[in-house]
Amino acid sequence: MAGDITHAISNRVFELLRAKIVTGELRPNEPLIETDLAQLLDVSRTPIRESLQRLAAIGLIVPRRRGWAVREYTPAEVLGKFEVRIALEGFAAFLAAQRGTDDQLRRCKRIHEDRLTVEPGDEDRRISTNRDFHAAIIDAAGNEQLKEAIYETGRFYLNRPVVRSSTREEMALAHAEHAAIVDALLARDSQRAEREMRAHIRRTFLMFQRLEPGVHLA
Amino acid sequence: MAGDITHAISNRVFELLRAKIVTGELRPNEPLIETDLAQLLDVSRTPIRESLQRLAAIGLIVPRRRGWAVREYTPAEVLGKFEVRIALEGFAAFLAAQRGTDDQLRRCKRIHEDRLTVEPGDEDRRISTNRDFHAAIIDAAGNEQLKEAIYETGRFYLNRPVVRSSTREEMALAHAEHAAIVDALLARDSQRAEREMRAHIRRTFLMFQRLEPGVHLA
DNA sequence: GTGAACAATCTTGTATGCAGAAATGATTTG
DNA sequence: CAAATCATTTCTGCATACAAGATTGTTCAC
Repeated sequence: MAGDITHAISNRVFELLRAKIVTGELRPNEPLIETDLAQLLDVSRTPIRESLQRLAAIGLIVPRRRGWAVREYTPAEVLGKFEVRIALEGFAAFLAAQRGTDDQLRRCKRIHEDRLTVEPGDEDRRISTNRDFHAAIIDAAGNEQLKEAIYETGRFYLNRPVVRSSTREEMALAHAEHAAIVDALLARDSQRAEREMRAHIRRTFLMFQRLEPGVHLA
Repeated sequence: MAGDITHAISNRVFELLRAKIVTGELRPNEPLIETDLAQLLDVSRTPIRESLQRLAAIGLIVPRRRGWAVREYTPAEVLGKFEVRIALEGFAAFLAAQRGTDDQLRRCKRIHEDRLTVEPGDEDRRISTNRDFHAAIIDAAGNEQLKEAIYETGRFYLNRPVVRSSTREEMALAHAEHAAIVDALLARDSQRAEREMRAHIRRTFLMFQRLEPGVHLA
């Protein structure tokens, strides 16, 4: 969905509705009444309906017998989404180790080292450098479709859980895992890079999800 | 996008347009004129516009400065899409070996063995048993989100290339690869199952794609 | 008081109207 | 004859209209 040039109102509506869903302002199973939404956002039903189509396409709403409702995700389904991300981003690490340029991999390392200097309290930089690190690896994978697919999984969960501030221990753990990934990348060990990336994502997920018993990540 | 209950016309329009794109009837870069499409399918612009949103969401059309155009995929981009599928379906094999039930894995084996009896000329059964085999593994992975994601990649390319009839040698090769996957699954060797599945998909892709030099699958 | 039949009200699905931006093409000027 | 300017046409983006089906509420029979 890159390069949206037109659809000014429609895009704004889409993002607003998406935000209201992932933040929980529109609750799961809540029926979405077009006229209400139109009034709420002060537009006509047309851009509302177009946005609903897009929200359905990314799985945030589901069709009801009549109209749409916010999709309820069970913990198992959230886990499922995360496993998709594990598959995709792990493979990105695999590809990056295999065919990323030396420059690209050195850039991953540089971002990682830069991140080591972030103060524990500086949440903004902690988050942004983490995003940059993952983005650098995905870039190094050199597959735009894969990048889009990963980005798409992000649209689902990114804003969903509260972004908790992280402890010093948690940061040290993340640093160690990032270091392991960087090491594997520079060694061009694609399998190890994939393994480390999977473990890293799995752990960060487990950090802030309380799973039902019996549901486990691979 | 399961369980579409309403949107009767809209859904029909979506499928018709999708078919016209993947079959090439609507050519890449061809501008999509809403009024023309509406006239062609004998509906108003409204369901056309809603379908265009959905087509954009699955990557078949892209926004232009004005309106939409059929997205042109370069060979490298098609390759990119396939790599996404490799990542997802490989991971499905991984999960299947790890947590599929014995019943589910035996079913994979049974479908595989059943497929061995297919006559070389029987294209319908060759295709359907292959689909069943892959579906059985994806089912055994026990992740509905992953299944949906794999299915989604299919919406893009399935109808695209001509489904070539396959030689006796090609079938023997596919059988051998399927056997290797089944073997790894029953041995509960998840890493090997993933590796074999990746190799299998990679090879089937290479079979009917002529790649530009310099572009290689991982 | 409970349940069925029916009426009134919502809400959607589709069609159409309208203003403005973009593309097209004609006309003028150097 | 080429390029630029301006008028015309086309097409989109958003708003609104309308009918059919779904939902809700009410009345009436038992």
